[in-house]
Amino acid sequence: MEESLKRSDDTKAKLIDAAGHVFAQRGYPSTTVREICGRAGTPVGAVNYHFRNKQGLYVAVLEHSMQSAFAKYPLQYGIEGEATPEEKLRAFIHSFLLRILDEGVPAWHMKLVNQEISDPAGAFDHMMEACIRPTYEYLRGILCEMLEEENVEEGRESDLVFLCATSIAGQCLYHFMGRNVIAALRPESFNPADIGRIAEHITEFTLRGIRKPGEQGERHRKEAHGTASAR
Amino acid sequence: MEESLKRSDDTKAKLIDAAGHVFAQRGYPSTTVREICGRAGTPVGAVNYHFRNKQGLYVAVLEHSMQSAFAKYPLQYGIEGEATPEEKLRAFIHSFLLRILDEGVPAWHMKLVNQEISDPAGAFDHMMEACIRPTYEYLRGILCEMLEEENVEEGRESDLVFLCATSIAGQCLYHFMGRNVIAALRPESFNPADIGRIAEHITEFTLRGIRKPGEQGERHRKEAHGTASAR
DNA sequence: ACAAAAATTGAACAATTGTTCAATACAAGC
DNA sequence: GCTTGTATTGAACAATTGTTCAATTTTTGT
Repeated sequence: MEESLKRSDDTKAKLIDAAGHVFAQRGYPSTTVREICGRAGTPVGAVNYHFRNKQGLYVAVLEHSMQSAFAKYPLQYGIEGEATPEEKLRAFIHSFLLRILDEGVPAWHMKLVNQEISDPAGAFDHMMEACIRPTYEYLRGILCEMLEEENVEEGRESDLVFLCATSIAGQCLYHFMGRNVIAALRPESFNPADIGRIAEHITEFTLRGIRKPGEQGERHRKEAHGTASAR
Repeated sequence: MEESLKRSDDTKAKLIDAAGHVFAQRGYPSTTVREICGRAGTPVGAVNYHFRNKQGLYVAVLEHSMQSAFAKYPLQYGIEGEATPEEKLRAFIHSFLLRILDEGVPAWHMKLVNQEISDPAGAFDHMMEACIRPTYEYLRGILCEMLEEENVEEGRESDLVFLCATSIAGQCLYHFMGRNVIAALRPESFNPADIGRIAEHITEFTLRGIRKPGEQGERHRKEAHGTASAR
């Protein structure tokens, strides 16, 4: 019983691993179950036997990807005990980039998630609840704290908080989504080893970019540049 | 002669329009030439006759998309005569968002370009040279001016300029690439009518985020991080 | 008006797809 | 060791794909 179960799970694992590579490389529609099975060394029927069909395997792969990426880089990665909102934001951005750019964690884990974001193939809703919404809620908490908004508990954050969250997510994700463009514009930089530098830039850029509603009016129009930001 | 040419071009235009809709909706691999031809009211052989094959039609569609989008919103959209770098940046961000989010210009135009960015299907290099690199060069010019870098003419901008450019592009593009996520997190906002507000946020966020190298030291930490700038 | 040439069409084709299910291998009970 | 029940396999299948090319229509030259 233990033997058979182990064998079955082993085949499943091999399929998920092989499928992850192929799905991430070719995208869902261009991936054939034959290529997956060839790579995994299983018969073609195995996919339909273990996962009902191609779609079922895809959902299982995505589930595994999310769990795996968040197991290695949890939301609070780099935070221990108390921390200021600024420190939390710095850690959030760094771990976010690691999650999507680190080649150490099987490279396809977050590749698939991002693929599903820009071009859903059947697992979008599940991914939303299991992975994206919790991440957003965590970031929202940090931003509400920084902007001194009180409605952290309720889901009624201001437009400003939401727009800042998209600014942060956009800056990070572009280093993944636009990786082909970045590589074409600047072939020499950046390799995965530069994640720290990228995180540093985005953090500084963002910390300056965020501004509390009443803090300071428009300053970029006609007046002089010299205005140093208070606080 | 005029008649035949006109007829041929008319069929080509119908095919490009139909193909644009379908390619943008389903992606390249999932699109069938039969669906395109059905939509365009042409026989199945027409694609191979007029464009050699499916791939040829795809390239033609992308070419048409880029020309069309930049014809409606040119790089200098919103700028007349002299303008400060800040005003240029504001206009750049606004027109960039319009180009990718405006539903007025056939919605699939930039959808395809972004699809090709995150998942190339054979026209990446051409798109890079015809559309993305010029856009980047224009933005680079603005940023070099703001950051008072002198090497505007040469292609040797600093890492800071490049990272700021990716921060801007990322913030803008996420409103397109992550549109499904944004719609799921906040079903009530934002509709295309809000492009102005989004542009305003990104501009202000970015103007604060950009900082001249010597302008002001790190202010959010006790110390600067180890590697400031290698290479 | 007629013939020659070029443009256009769509039925047929070979290749590939996801899925099935009878045949096989394997384990458990006695 | 044999029988029964379950797990696994892979050849066969129907559906769909992009592409072809002989047949047909349309245009051109005289």
